Amino acid sequence: MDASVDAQLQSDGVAFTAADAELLRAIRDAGSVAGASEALGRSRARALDRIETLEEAYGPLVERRRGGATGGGSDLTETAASLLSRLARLQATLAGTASVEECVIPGRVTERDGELGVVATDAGDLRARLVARDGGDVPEVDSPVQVSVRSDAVTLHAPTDAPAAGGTSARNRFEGTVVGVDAGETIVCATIDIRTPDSLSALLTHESLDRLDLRPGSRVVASFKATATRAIAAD
Amino acid sequence: MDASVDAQLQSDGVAFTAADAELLRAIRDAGSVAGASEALGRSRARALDRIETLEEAYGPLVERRRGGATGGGSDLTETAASLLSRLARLQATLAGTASVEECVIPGRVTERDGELGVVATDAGDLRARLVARDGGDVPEVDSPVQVSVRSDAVTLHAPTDAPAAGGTSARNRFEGTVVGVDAGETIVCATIDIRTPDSLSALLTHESLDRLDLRPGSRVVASFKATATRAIAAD
DNA sequence: TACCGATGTATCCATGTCGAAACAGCGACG
DNA sequence: CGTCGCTGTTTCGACATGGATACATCGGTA
Repeated sequence: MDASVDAQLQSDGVAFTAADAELLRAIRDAGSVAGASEALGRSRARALDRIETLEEAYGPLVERRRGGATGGGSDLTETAASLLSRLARLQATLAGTASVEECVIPGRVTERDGELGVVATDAGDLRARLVARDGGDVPEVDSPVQVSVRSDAVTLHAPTDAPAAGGTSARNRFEGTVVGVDAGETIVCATIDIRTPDSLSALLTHESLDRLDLRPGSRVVASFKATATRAIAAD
Repeated sequence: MDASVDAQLQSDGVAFTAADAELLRAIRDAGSVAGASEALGRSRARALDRIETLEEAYGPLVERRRGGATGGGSDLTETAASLLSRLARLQATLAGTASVEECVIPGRVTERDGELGVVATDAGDLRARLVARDGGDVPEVDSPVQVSVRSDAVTLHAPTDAPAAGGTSARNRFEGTVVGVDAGETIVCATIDIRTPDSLSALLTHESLDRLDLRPGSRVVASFKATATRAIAAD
């Protein structure tokens, strides 16, 4: 089982989806709506309908010319190009977020200050961002929560070289023991036991791995920003 | 125009969507499929169909009992509960990611080492994670890219107190000038000009804001991990 | 001026989705 | 043993989606 995402842009209640992006790219490549719809195996009439719907919400996207030696043709506008690249960025970001390891830490809210709160966990106190669960409320003081920490938000330090607690931004600091090192091509995922049910994982480069000299059993300090966490109400 | 996400879990080609979660929650609350479908205004036959489809992919989700004084009833299994909370976490994470400010920095790849690369930008060299664009390839050396940096990944430091360049993980460091401070209830979004077309933004707490004494015109050092960035091919 | 291949526009139909409705089966309880 | 309210199953039809098709229109070019 794995996570997947459907990213889309919204304007005036009309969604610009991956399928729309595919259509626009095909038009750009084919130079015509007719060629694009044939390439995609979709009907031309529907493609034109869809373009019209999109243009009502997003402004001119396809410059359509009729007549001429070649019968006419279509090109994308600047707006369309920027929509395409914006959606591509969103997809890249979200796909990355969805596929990255996350660590779930159960705990209980002990303090709350607006969107931020302090959560008591097995590893100690944690500052986290409190967010409403879909169809629910923002967690209150004393309510049980699950804090999720994405591995790309976690930074590792040597215990001797750990930053001052109150040094920069609001960071959570946890000392722990490396339990696993999963080396990719250039990016390494290290898992660290910080005495929570789930281990914390951190993404780092091979370079950092070598400098920190990490191996199972090593002691490290893991830190992450409160604003990169999400605490939602547990059932 | 804004971004929206449709998070879902996948297993055996069957997606567990927000609508499915709504159905399961309604069953949990009503104690029966009949009550749940009425509460949601959906037909009972379809709800049962959907449950069957989901169970083929995810295992038992709803314990259905027939007969008895009350005619029977349905309860969620542990599997269903864990699916619900997993989807809720995913939604919270992705919704946060989609809505957070991102800074787009155009540049050109100058080095590539697997998933990581060095990108030359207006602000200087940047280490970023190279990812394939939807329906495209991973950027090569010399190709133009757009690097996106989410504001929750950015940490700010006082110029005098900036961390050593090679200190911990592979971090990008940029000195810049604060151009805006957008204070929320407890979380502040600071925008920093680092001589790129888009300004970089960073999320920090009020506390950090005060300690760093940030205001428009202040000099700061912004840093972020390479593994938290995404560089995709520009058109 | 005829041709060509595109854009416009309309209608028809296959398909899939989903609610409505009806009915059988079940089983604890009074 | 009958009642009750759920589960289980089927059939029907409304509705939206989207392909297939046909035909008019446009406007450079030969």
